[in-house]
Amino acid sequence: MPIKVRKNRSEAPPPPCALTECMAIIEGAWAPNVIWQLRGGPRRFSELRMDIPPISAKVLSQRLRELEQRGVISRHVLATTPPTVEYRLTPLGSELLPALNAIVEVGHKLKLAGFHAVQRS
Amino acid sequence: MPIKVRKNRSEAPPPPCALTECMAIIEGAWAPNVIWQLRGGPRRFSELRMDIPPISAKVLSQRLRELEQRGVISRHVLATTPPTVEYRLTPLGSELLPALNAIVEVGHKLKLAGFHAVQRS
DNA sequence: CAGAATCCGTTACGATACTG
DNA sequence: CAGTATCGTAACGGATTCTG
Repeated sequence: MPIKVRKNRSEAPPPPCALTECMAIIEGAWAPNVIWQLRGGPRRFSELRMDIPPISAKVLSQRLRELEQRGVISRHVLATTPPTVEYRLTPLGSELLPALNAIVEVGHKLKLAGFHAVQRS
Repeated sequence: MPIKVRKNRSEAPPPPCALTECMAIIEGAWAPNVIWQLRGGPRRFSELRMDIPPISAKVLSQRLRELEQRGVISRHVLATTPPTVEYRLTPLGSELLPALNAIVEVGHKLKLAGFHAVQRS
């Protein structure tokens, strides 16, 4: 009979995979680093700048605001002179740590395998 | 005594974390999707185009070449008419799956938590 | 079918300078 | 200290057209 049978190929993994939700936060050169640096507890603006070597104040500020807006981190101004600002992960932000952890794990394996990041095209 | 004692803050997680190695591959709007779609077995160019809804041929082609160059996927031309090209994960590419898996997991949790991706600034 | 070529918009990021 | 403002670059991505 002329029924068009499914070919023997692997099927497309069913529906819209939930990659984007998390990637939207993780994406970019610095956002994951910021989250990662906050995993050990609160840190200040200038601390983050030194933790994440060559990040400019502008970009760090942008990412911090963005992450705060998304509810991933929270911002706390301490009444000192000069003013001090601490950032820390929110509970929602902490949910991202397993994913980052897995990414770091893979990174280690890649390094051991002699992998070196290549320029993109 | 005037010794500058370490303050009571959390320390910077020691050395250069291995985030970048993996992120370099994962990064971009489509690369993770491509890898993810290949997790079930080999797939063809046009299949990937349909799996990953609104990706343009140009970008898909770019990402595929890039991923191949990095040893994440392999390209196989089948001698059919019209020609058929299959892509599949290399062993190295499969190493990325745990990380992507973790990302998808988090994505699900975020969706359940009512999280919606927000525009970036 | 599987792409390459071209044009063009958006934006992440860097450098520098300035402020409360 | 913790940013903001401004300028400039490069890479990512979309749309369309063309080819072996």
